[in-house]
Amino acid sequence: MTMNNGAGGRRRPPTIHDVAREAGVSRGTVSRVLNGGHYVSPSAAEAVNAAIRRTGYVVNRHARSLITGRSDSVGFLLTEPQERFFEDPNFNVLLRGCTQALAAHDIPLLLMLAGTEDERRRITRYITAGHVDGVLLVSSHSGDPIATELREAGVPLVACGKPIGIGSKVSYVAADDRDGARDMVRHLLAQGRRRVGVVTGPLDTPGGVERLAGYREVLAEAGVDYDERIVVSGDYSRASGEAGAERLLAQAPDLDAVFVASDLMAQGVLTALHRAGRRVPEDVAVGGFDDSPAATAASPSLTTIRQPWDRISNEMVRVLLAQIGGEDPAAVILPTELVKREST
Amino acid sequence: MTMNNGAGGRRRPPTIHDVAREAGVSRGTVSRVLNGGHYVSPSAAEAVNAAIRRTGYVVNRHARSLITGRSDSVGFLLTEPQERFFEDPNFNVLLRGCTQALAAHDIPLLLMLAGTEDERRRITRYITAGHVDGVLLVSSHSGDPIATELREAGVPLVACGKPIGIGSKVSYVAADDRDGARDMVRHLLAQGRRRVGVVTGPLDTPGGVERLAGYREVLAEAGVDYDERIVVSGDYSRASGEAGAERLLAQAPDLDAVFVASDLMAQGVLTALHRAGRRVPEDVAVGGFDDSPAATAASPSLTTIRQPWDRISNEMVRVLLAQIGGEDPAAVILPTELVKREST
DNA sequence: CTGCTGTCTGTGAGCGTTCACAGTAGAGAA
DNA sequence: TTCTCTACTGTGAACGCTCACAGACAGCAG
Repeated sequence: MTMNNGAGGRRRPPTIHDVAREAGVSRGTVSRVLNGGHYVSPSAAEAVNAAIRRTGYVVNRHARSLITGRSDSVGFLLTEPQERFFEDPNFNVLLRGCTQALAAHDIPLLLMLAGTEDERRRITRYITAGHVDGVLLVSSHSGDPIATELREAGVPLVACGKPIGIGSKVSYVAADDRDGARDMVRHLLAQGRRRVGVVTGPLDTPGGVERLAGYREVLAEAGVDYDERIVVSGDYSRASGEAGAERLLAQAPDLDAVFVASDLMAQGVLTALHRAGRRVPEDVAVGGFDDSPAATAASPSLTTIRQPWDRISNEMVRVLLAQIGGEDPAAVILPTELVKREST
Repeated sequence: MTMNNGAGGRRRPPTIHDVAREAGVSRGTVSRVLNGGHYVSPSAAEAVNAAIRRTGYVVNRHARSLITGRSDSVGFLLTEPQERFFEDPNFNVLLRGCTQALAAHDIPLLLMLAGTEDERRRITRYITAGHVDGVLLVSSHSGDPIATELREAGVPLVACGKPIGIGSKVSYVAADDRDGARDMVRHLLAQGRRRVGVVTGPLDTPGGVERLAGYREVLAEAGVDYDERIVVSGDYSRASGEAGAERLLAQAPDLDAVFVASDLMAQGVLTALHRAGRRVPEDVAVGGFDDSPAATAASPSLTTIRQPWDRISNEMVRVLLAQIGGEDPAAVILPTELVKREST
């Protein structure tokens, strides 16, 4: 492969015109080869491909976008407050999965952080101006104004986790939180635990609501009365798990298990239990949620619910591209899996 | 602010032409206002700005890029093997910092992952075709072919951490690894420790080499002979820290301190020490590096060296933009800080 | 009056691509 | 033959913007 620009300075890159001349055909034919190769004779296609190889031609996406009106890029929009982004390993897995799934379609991912009101406004403008074809939205908190704005502007949008409080017609991909919670609580009961507390996520997030719902369903199934003294809420942070466990222990010293709505919070719970002199799992069993690196890092390692992050990111990209292609919004719910470790 | 396209479908956005008509001036004048406002009368500028507000105009970057030859976007390129990306919290902080620093200049960040050879080739093409104006490179391993390729293609490039084995003329921003290591080892000696082992990073990374060098310098200063039985290498992963500590204990049971080249590895070291029945810090003091979330998450919490990630990301962006603007490559080295916690 | 600055403004051209259209050639049917 | 159909190819015209240029007008000097 001989690039026509030697090492060193940045020469002007070859255009479709150069390729056409090199291949002895017209711009149109080259363009057709570039876009699927329909209505092109095999010999012409061959010549064009050879010319592309020889010249090192790469399509100028700006020129293409200018006329097609599409940017062939998508945004990955994060509206969480900053700390969560750092703390939560799930974001990383998701981000990486989406980047790779998009790369397979040759679509670059633009990372966008909208933490402040100001950033939110700028980014909304940027997106609605058509600089991306669609948006992968990571923001589970309800009432997020940006989701509504984008939806109303007709921007293809896929959320991670079921958005609360937004009209239906917005696509989302989520793990089956409720079912995962059910599995975990059933598992705890099957171990002979009878006094199972819970540390939920924020109740304005689907993960907060659904996992609590699963917990209540299984207890009801088992004929255990719902006792709100052993239900506390956290914000998915480690510190909030620690605080939550302390409240639980104070309100119900006879606790013999805790279902925690995230691994990070579960780490905090372990710390608090340790400080209170309770052994895990002998005295108190602890079940987490996410199967993040925190789960194996914890000691004892955490029994948890695995969220299928790789599938989630793949599905998000698939649904988004379908929507960009004109299909209707869709909701995808993926199964979770119980992972047994030392803490139960 | 009245957008001329109501909620619902995606109407065609206003062009510079619409703004010109609305303001009663020519395209040229609008363009001048958009690009700094030189040679524009105050009244014309006022009219244009009002028209922009009224129409909700946002510049079409594709059209602009087509003619300027610049994309007004930069790539954030990750060439680490995938696991590190997950495990290492530093990447997140860096990614976030760079995204924000760029956003302040209204420049979007394109996230690029080049884990496999295939991805590497595709991304190199994409970049050298001019689809980004510059690249923020995160890949500390030496001999990374992509850095050399990009440099030779004349693409503005700033690495995070000093690249080893590449000709000089590549910009980088790094924490002062050697000095940080010196601080930590001095701190350990000041605590009365006499037998200080070390778990280094990979010795083909600057962090691996420099931190070890700092360790050796301080020991030499203190008149302690270098003993290679208490020097082991890890790969920055938690597991490698655990394995490293086990080797250290086997080779030198009289160890009373360990300097570990990353917090994550230090977590592993803590695990191994705990299993071996050594108390931290009573029997063995442990010093980490990074001041990542892992440092506070560990128990006991880790004394560590803080890397100024916020400043690093800011500097990377600043140096990159300067280079895009035509300035010469530059190297920036930033000071670290010793953070004392429970482990020493 | 002419000529020279300097500031400000409008206009045509063109960036590299796709799209619509017109046109060619060859195969098969009438 | 002639007409139609299909497969293929080339050509202008956009897309929305910036840039270079030319022109207008004012102020001031000669």
